[in-house]
Amino acid sequence: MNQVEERAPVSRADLTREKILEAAEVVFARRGLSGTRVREIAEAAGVNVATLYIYFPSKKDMYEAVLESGVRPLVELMSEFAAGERGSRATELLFTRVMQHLGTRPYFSRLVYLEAISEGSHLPELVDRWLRPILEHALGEARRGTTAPPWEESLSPLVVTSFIHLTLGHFAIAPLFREFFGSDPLSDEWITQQTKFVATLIRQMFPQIAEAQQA
Amino acid sequence: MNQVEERAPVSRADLTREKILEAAEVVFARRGLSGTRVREIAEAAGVNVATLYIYFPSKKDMYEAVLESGVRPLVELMSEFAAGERGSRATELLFTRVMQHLGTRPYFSRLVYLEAISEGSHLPELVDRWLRPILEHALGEARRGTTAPPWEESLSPLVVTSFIHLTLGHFAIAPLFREFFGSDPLSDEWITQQTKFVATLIRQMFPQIAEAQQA
Amino acid sequence: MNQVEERAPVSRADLTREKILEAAEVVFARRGLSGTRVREIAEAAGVNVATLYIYFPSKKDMYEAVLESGVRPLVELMSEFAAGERGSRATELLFTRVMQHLGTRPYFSRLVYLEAISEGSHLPELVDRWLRPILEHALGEARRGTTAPPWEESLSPLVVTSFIHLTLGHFAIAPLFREFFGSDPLSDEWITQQTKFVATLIRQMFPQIAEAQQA
Amino acid sequence: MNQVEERAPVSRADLTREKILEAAEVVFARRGLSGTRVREIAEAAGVNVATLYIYFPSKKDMYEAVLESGVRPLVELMSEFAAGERGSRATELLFTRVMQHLGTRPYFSRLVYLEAISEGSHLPELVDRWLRPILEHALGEARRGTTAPPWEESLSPLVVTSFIHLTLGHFAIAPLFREFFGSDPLSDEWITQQTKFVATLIRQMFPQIAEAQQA
DNA sequence: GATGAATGAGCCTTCATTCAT
DNA sequence: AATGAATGAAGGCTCATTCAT
Repeated sequence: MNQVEERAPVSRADLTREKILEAAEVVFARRGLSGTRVREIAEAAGVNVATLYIYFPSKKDMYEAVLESGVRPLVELMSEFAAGERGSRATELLFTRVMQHLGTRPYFSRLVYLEAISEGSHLPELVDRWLRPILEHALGEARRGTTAPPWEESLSPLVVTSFIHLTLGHFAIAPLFREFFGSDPLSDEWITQQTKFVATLIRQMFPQIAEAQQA
Repeated sequence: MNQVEERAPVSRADLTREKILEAAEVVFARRGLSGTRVREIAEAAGVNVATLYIYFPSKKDMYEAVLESGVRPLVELMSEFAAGERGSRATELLFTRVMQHLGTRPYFSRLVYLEAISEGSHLPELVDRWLRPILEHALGEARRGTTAPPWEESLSPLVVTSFIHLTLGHFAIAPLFREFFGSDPLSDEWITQQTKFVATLIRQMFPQIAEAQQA
Repeated sequence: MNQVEERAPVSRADLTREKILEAAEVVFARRGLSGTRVREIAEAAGVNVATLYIYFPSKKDMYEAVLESGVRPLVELMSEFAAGERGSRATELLFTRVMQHLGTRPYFSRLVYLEAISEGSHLPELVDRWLRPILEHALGEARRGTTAPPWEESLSPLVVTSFIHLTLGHFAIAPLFREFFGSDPLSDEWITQQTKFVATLIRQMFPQIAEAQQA
Repeated sequence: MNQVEERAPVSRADLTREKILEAAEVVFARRGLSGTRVREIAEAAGVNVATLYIYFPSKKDMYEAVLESGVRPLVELMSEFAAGERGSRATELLFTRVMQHLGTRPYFSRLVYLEAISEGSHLPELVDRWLRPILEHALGEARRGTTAPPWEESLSPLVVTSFIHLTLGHFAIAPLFREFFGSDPLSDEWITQQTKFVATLIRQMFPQIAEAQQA
């Protein structure tokens, strides 16, 4: 139980720090590290620029704190599932939960994509601490579920990349889709549909089990 | 034959301009418009900073010229197909050619993604001049190939977004995949495989025709 | 009594702003708007260049603030006299006060002359807000003092221009006179003498009154 | 006779050089040395910027050539009179000729004033080579014309400065007068009137002679 | 003789960061 | 805890100047 942590006395300083982190996430997600002006963050957070430096030693540290605050819940989510039961059901649920979480923090996905596009220095950490574990877990499940691999081994990258596209990618380039369709990719309906689509794909990766379920 | 055009007198100025455009594409694709320093472009192009301003009035104009030089060949590609024959074959070929082109200009995909992520002001133009035409062309084809739509109408966005992910997305976040797999998403093999995957999806969108081909 | 106004809280920012304005006046008066380097102003004011931009949005705004701070007291001086008594005495006093003021702000005269020579965009405002009112006031007085105009109407421009030369011009090209005579045109003695000369001219413009005084 | 000089074969280079000098005079007269951009001169002269550097080693040299070309004819004018007859007539004629010349080269007056206002490094030369000789000549004449000085010795600076104001000043701040009166101080009528005014003042400096003339 | 093309230095302005209050 | 005020370094852009053609 982490109730104690959550109930911890929320000081004024903690609130300010949180306010800054949230504002920074939004701004960094649009302009990246080098493109972001600290003044924008301060304005978005409603504090003086100097205040930022009370809580973070530099813009870069602020950026890293934002990344950390985005990765941590996902890593924790992963941990829960690592210890739990297995199978397509569990994998499906994992991805559903990931999608839900990403939906509440859409700017995090953009940060990851920005790191990818700019070949940022934090990309390796993001991949190793979060993306690789979560996807290898799922792939491992899929392989365990059948004697033969559920797809030709050579297709593996295709599967992995597709999942990344459909989850992270959906939130990262949401503005493009919004421009294209005129409707909001971050709406509950769209996220639900997108989640179902991912679930469908997962079920197709577990043929036997899926069949068993249908029976 | 456009030999005459290609044989057009290539002045020293034209060469420099081209050199700058190519360097600018690479740098902008990493840092975006606001994150890019003109000095980086100059260094990448091997010219003095002042020289940039002989050819482009401002950094922004340089950026727009880069976008334009990336969109134009794709629009032209689209035009060719708009007038040609139809069917899954043609659509497949169109996407194959698009993939090939994107593969030779991988930085353009990143520029588009950066515009999307940063909700850049050029996103609408990119969508309207290029993305929408090409995808609506394909969708139109798919709808023509069968009395009933090949998928529930409500899925349409899912199909469109998936194609964008699998084509543009592949090149845009190639660094992430390179980090993940340790191999190069821009290699011929990988691009070929990715292209085949897209082709498979297209064929699945044209059930009757696909069946007829199998017969 | 305007002690209250003068006792207004003088913040550190106000002091810095004033320091910058004074330095800017001196530098602008030597090089004009386009010839002045902001670094010169910063050095003259003893502050960092960036500090200038905390108080003024741009070099041009700084320049306009300098002009304004130079014109305002002269306009106020004019206002006092506009409401007061008339006659050669009053006019003489007005010019005496103007000379005194110009003597304490010799750089302002140069600014006006620079605007004139460079046909600057602020020249019309300077003429309309200050020069024209003050000179038309004096001319009006002179015309009122006698039934016949004190000089042929056609000479009016000659009178006006002469007064400008003898007042503004004296301070504007003081460096030339200093070079010529080796003594300082801004010294009290010289200013006094110059003022007396102007007064003499004014008295000659009010013949009757002048005669009456002699009587 | 300097006919030979004037008839010297006018090469294309000479024409270009002259074209540049004239353009430079106009531009320098508005912005001064530091405020002037060589590109402006090139454009005004209708030549390429590089061409300027064929004729002048640097912007500063160009500036000095302009000053020289403005001073030389005035020095020559002075030389003629130094050897000629004396008296108020001659002095009057000298000033008339100077006024005429300044009227044909109004930009030169502005250059001198700019040098004065900016305390430029060429001011001493301008004063010593031209202004001082011409004015001391006139003063010397005036003193010779009478046993007692025509004015109290202490007024001398006042007389000198007044003449400078009325001659150079008239052309230098012509834009201000144009703004004030809406008519052109460089028109023949105005220059004529201004010249007459100077002549009147000169006559008042030579009381005996003037009286003799009236007789 | 003239110019298109290029550049190092410098300019105006803004940035990230610090410090006294 | 927070901010107003200040600054060194850097950013975009322009300048005077050079050189190959």
